[in-house]
Formats: sequence, structure tokens, C-alpha cells
Amino acid sequence: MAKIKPGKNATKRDVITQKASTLFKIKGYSSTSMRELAEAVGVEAPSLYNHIGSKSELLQAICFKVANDFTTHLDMTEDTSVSAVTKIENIIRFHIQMMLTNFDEVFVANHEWKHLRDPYLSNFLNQRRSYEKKLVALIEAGIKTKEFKTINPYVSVLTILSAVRGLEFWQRHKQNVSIRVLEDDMVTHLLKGIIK
Amino acid sequence: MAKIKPGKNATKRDVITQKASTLFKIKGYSSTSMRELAEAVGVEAPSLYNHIGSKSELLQAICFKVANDFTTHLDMTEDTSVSAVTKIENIIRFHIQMMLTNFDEVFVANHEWKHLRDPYLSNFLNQRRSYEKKLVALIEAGIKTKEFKTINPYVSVLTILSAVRGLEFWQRHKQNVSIRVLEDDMVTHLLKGIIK
DNA sequence: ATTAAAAACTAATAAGTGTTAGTTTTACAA
DNA sequence: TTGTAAAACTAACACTTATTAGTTTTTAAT
Repeated sequence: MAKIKPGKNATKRDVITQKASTLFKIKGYSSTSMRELAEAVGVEAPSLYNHIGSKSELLQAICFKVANDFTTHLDMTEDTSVSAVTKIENIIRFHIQMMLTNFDEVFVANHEWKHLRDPYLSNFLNQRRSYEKKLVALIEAGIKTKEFKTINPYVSVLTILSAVRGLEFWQRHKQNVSIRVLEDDMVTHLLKGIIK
Repeated sequence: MAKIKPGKNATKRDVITQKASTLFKIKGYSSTSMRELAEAVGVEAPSLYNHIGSKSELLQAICFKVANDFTTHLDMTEDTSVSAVTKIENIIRFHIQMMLTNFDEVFVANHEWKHLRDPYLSNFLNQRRSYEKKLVALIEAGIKTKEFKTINPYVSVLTILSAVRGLEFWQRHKQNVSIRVLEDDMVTHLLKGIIK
């Protein structure tokens, strides 16, 4: 009785991982049982272990998939020859797009990474720290070219990353604001402020 | 053997709640066991129940304490007769101060509210929604008086609240940026942007 | 010193956890 | 149609969970 039906280019493991993302997002990693996950997949719990190694392996897969996507995009952006403002704008827009198109995975990577165990926990934190450092360097470059105000670059990175993360909360209000307005207005707010 | 020693104006229940805040912040609500909490307090697990009703009651106390603090401050600010800019600035600064002085509780309220059970879950979400609405109204007022750009007020509220929440991540980097610079630069970034 | 309340303790319970072992069923190529 | 590998199943394990019951110890007022 092979109940798990993968889509065209998705393995059964992918299906499980995707359902796990949704459940981890809604209930949290610790509060999601393998029996619940199995039910979401349409299978008994032990059957999952024909496709995955463990529960924590699922969390690892989700977190590092997201981390790698962001790192890859940042590295690409660094190599383009555009102004610092444009680079930052591109990065902000990429974050917004990721939040909108891969919501569950990004949410889990943002909230449940603390349940990773070493060495994965350390790797994840190192990767994130490295990502932040590159962003700080970008802001510093923009300050040097006088594109940006001379505010503390780390505070700006913090402000930008956090604001973008806040799109988590936007999900519930989708109906009132179009994606276009949201993206443009958030970029405007973060680059130019709200004061006229 | 009365091991729990409350401070001057703190009941034993307060001590337990505070330790719970710290543990819930570090490990998450679901991953924190009553045995762990008891150990942190210096007592056996069942002894906790002489002072509290249940684990979930602790989460409720933490979440609503924080929610009420924010609501109270917002209501006070609404009643002052200053410009919209000043009101928003005051609110931003209050959020930053709360993040710095009541970090554990605020963190738990921000991250672990999903483990509340009804009717507390609904109450909490309603209170938060109401808070956001008041903020939106403040931004709208500022747009009407031409203090603010005409961007979507909900997006701005989202951006501000999320940016401030991001101070969670700042904890680790305390050494590099002073509280004063952090607060001022974040306010500047959120009000005036980063572009010169 | 006696007493009553408060708060600690030990022991236990019922439910839920991730996971393994062993077995049966399914899917598919020959 | 048969044989084989993949993947499902049931049963079970060892452990942890929040919480209750019942008992003993501590605290503090008389």
C-alpha cells in the first residue's frame, strides 16, 4: 500500500519534509509529534522511517535549505557592479519574496533553529553570523560612498532583517494590502523612512 | 524545608514565573519540563504545584503581563497632545526599553503565545490586533497632518514593530554597540531611513 | 513548647514521545 | 505470473511528560 504520492520532481522524502515544515510552523518543532506528521502524510508513524532518518534530520534539512538559499543569493549580489543602495534594495526584495513564496520553511528556519543539535546548531549560527557580517560590510561600503547616512551599520542590518522577518505577521492580513504595495512601501520605509 | 526564597516584594509564584520566563525563552515552552523548571527554582517538581495551578498558567501570566504593559503605555501615549511623530517615536522607544529591561518575558510573549489554549489564545490575539489597529490609526493621523509620507500605514506599523522585535538578536552583540546609539540609530532609521 | 498552616517531599499514574523489530502488503520488472 | 525490492503495517520498547495523592517537614504565631 504505497500511499505517499510524490509529485513529478519530488521524492517521498520531499513530501514528508514539506508537511513537516507546515506542522513545525503551526505547532512548533517540539510540539509536533511524528504521529501527527504521519497522519498529515497519510501513513503510520513508523513508515516515515523508510524515508527519513529521524525527526531532527527533518529540521536540519529545512533550516539549511533556507540558509543556503539566502547565502547563495547574497554572494551573487555582492558580485554585481551596482550601487550599494541597489544591492541593499535587491537583498530586501529577495527577503520579501522568500517570505512570500517559501513561507513555511523560512518561518521554521527563523523560529525553530534552536532545536537543532550540535554540530548543526553551530553550523547554522555560524552561517547566519557570516551572512550578517556581509550585510554590515555592504552598508559600510554605502556609508563610505556617502550613499547612506552615517548610522551604525549593524543597527541598520538588524533593523532591515527584522523588518523583513515581520512579514510573518502579514500573512493574516493578505486581503488588505497587495504584494506590490507591501514590497514597495516596505523598501521605501527602510531606505527613506516615513517622515516627509 | 522552604527553599524558595522570594525577594522583598516578590511572592514565590513570582520567582517561579520569572525562572519560567528564562527557560521558556531558552528552550521554548514545549521543550521546558516542569522538572527542569523545578531544578532551576531549587525544588522538586510537584512542589511547584503548591504555588501554581499548571504549566500553561505560567505561560498565560507571562504573555498577558507583557500585553497589558504595552497596551497601557499605548493608551497613555494616545492621550498626550504631541505631534504624531513624537507619539510614534515615544512608542518605538518604549518598545526598545521593554526589550532591554524585560527581555525574557517579552521574548516569550512574542514567540510562545501559540501554545496558549483558548480562551487565552483568542484573548491574546485580539489584544494584539487591537494594539496594531491603534498604531495604524496613529500613522494615519500623521499622514493626514502631512507629517508622514503617504505610504500604507499598515506596512509601516508592521515594519516598525518587526524592527523593534529584532532587538532579540541584538542581545548577543551587546559589547559592540551602546544602548544609546542603538536606540537613537534605530529610531532614526525607522523615521528617516538610511539614504542620505 | 504547642499547634496549624504552608510547603516541601516521595511515589505513582496515565498518557505521550521517538524509534526499532519483525511482518505483511504493494509495486513493478522479468 | 512470478520474484524482488520498496514501503507499508502492527506491536512494542524505553523514556519522558504533567500532574495527583498522600505524607513529612518546615515555618511562624501563640
